Amino acid sequence: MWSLMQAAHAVESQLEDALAQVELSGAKLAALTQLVEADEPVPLGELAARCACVRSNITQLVDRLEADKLVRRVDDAADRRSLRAAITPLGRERQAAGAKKVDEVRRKLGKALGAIDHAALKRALSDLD
Amino acid sequence: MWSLMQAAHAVESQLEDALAQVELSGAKLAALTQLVEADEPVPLGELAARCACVRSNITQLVDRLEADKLVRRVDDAADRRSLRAAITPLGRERQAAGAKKVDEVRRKLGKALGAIDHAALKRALSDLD
DNA sequence: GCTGTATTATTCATATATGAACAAACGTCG
DNA sequence: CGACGTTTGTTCATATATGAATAATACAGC
Repeated sequence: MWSLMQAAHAVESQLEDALAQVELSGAKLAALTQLVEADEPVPLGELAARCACVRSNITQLVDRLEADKLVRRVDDAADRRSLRAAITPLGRERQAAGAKKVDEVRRKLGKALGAIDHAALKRALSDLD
Repeated sequence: MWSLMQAAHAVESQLEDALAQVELSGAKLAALTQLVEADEPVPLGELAARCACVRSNITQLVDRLEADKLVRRVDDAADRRSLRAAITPLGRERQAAGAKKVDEVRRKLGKALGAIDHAALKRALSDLD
């Protein structure tokens, strides 16, 4: 159990370090990636759901992404309560750069992580939920 | 890689939930456990090192532990710069309760996690550092 | 059309974590 | 002894996360 957690934290550190090189964090890249995949402005609540976190977290994350000029808040025509997060061109670039960094880490760690039974992990995961 | 991280987060959630039942968090239990193991007041910097985190984090954590009456700051006779974290009787009780909860989770998850190759994880871990 | 309920995002308080800047105290070397 | 560099803990700014409370808007049912 402890090995599992330590290994995961070590991997996370590597990811954060790699992403820092392109001025991103895991949280920011995750949100940007959702927006790229959606390919249209996403309501903040929806974004929270896709990022598996609470709304207030997305409020703050989008604040920071907006300050970074990677995302814009746009009004929703159909529902005046709702705001949508729209990715900017710079946001797309940054997401691509981040995804590349993540892929590099994945390759770099592939060997070390290769010996871990992927199926066992997935089974454990489904048992845990 | 993603399975590894998801599994680890799921385990962490279970731990945090179990610890919440005895009004503890992972961070608090970790610090208390260090103090119990040391069996004497520990300088805050030393505690930071043993908890593998930075000093300012321990400052805040000890603030909260002190508010919970689980720990006291005591002056160091030999070095007037230094403060030591001393565990209280209540702190010892709480640590024991927390450790028990953790053990229950360990047992409960033992089965699901059993299929994961422990040696492979440790090898991966040493490759990563 | 109103009323009550639900949903949306935000704000606030809190917990955890990092790192930079700081004051106080320590130790060393000349 | 005293100046200087080091160490100790704290403070501050920041990032991430949660959950409760709030305001504005939407919508269902009467």
